[in-house]
Amino acid sequence: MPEHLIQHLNKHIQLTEEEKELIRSKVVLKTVKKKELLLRAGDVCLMQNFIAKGCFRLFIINEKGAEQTLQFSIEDWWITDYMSFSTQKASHFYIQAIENSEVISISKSDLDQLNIAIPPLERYFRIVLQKSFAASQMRIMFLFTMSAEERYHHFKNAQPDFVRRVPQYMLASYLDFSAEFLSKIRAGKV
Amino acid sequence: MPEHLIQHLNKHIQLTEEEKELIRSKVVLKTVKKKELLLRAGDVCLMQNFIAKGCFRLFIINEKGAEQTLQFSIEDWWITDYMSFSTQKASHFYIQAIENSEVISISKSDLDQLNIAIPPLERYFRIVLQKSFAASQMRIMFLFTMSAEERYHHFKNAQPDFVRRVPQYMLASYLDFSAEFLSKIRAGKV
DNA sequence: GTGATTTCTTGAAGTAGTTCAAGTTTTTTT
DNA sequence: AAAAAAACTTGAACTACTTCAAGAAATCAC
Repeated sequence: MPEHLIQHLNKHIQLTEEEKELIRSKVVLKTVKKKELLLRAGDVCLMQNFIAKGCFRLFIINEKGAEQTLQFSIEDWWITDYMSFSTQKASHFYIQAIENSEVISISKSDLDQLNIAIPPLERYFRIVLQKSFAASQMRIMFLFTMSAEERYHHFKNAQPDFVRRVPQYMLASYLDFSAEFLSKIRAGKV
Repeated sequence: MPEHLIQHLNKHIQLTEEEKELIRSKVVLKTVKKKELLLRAGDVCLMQNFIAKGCFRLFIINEKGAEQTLQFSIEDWWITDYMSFSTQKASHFYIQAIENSEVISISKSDLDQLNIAIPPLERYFRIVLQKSFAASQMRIMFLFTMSAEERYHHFKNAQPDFVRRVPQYMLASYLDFSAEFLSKIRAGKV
């Protein structure tokens, strides 16, 4: 139901009943089964996706055929390839459900209209993106300054939910080391 | 002069004369000499900074005392620690001029007021941050999928200006390898 | 509840990059 | 134009992590 998104927005901005109705008229609801893809490399990222329920990851397949996870996202967060979404060019990435999930999606043209019609909505996205970019800067800092083992322990503390919900081999690739090495870290064999 | 910022904004959004005047009344101009700091770790990032002239970097000093550059920025871009700026908590980062530079700065409270008073300005920042976050996602992808040598050649192609204007040891740390290794890559000794 | 699939573990061998130390070149300052 | 400071280079020794291969454990599907 779009109400999940409306309620989420209501926590951050004030919306009139007409504005809510306008948003409801533009969103698309999807049920996505575990392992299903919301986006595949080569396709254009047509939709910005809000996760109403479940868990997703954004990953790339490198030239050796190995998957590298760049981002995890759970309920009340957005997951989209912003590069492909804003330029409407082919994406490098895959977006995949890690659990059975429900998403609320909006196309670029609809979102552009909504942002112009509802300035507080544009404000909401400005703030979300500011936080996302800040988090991304911090992530690069952690990648640069911590060893593999430090990154694992730091992430486990900071995001225990993800560690619970996500297979270890995906977590290892997100932290930029091999699945085997994570296994050894956890066993204390390093 | 604040006109540099106004002209830049004018390329992206339409502003009335009163809106321009409002912006002019809030900005602070600074001349920053090469090597001078705009922000140091432990301080709160009070200002969002637009570079009217020159070149900056954002870096961290790790626990071994080594500097790691996380970001470069030149004319017509912004450089700020968004995490510290939005939370108004102590920063982990330093922001330093790489050349003699001129910046146009706005405090958080002034920027909040401007964003509310001028919806197109908030739109401009939403788009800037969307691009920044997208670029940051791509950067993590490059860090994950390319070797040190590939990262160097890719960056040299994509951003030749930076390679010209920035000392090699800063570039090496931005690409996440040692200055010595970059020297060997350039000499073809690897 | 059994078979099939997916995920996790372990050790041994290998390597992409680091660190250190000393010298050289380039740029800046006066 | 000289002196000082900053930036770059080189080789040798080292190490944090990868890769491979094979087996064990957990989870899923019917």
